Amino acid sequence: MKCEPAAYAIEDLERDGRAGWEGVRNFQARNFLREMRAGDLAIFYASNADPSGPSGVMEIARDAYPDPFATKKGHDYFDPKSRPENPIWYTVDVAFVERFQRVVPLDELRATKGLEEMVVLRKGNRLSVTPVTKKEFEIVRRLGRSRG
DNA sequence: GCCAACGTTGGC
DNA sequence: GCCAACGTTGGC
Repeated sequence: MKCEPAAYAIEDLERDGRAGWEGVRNFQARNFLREMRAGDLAIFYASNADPSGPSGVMEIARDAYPDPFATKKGHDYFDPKSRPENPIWYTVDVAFVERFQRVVPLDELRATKGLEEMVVLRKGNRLSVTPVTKKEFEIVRRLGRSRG
């Protein structure tokens, strides 16, 4: 799950403990988000960062639910096409689990065996939410826990 | 700041 | 339904 550190970083989540992941406004990302259930684990990916890459682990703290900001007129995330009785956009709550020793750089991920198919590494990928296999998750977490 | 790779919008 | 124009994302 991507977020720009300038907006919200793993350090912020570590401080807050829990946060809402609202504002996803892309249908494909929405579909992945909507499948999430409490207890699932996710990787916090720092995008547009120096370097960009996985920065920690979080746990989904609540099953996916309609994004409340989508129906809040005047809000940045407001979407007039979304109605309370027929919501278009979904969100989840996330809880802090761990902060990596470092942000794992993309070139290192690309050079790591077992991550060849990882969706977030695919060329041209711009989705802010992408699926991760259990194996990929374990590999990324191991890299994040190492000092590189 | 540049630019590739998208997704969205709207005219037709 | 096509497609050009436009806006956004995000690595570099």
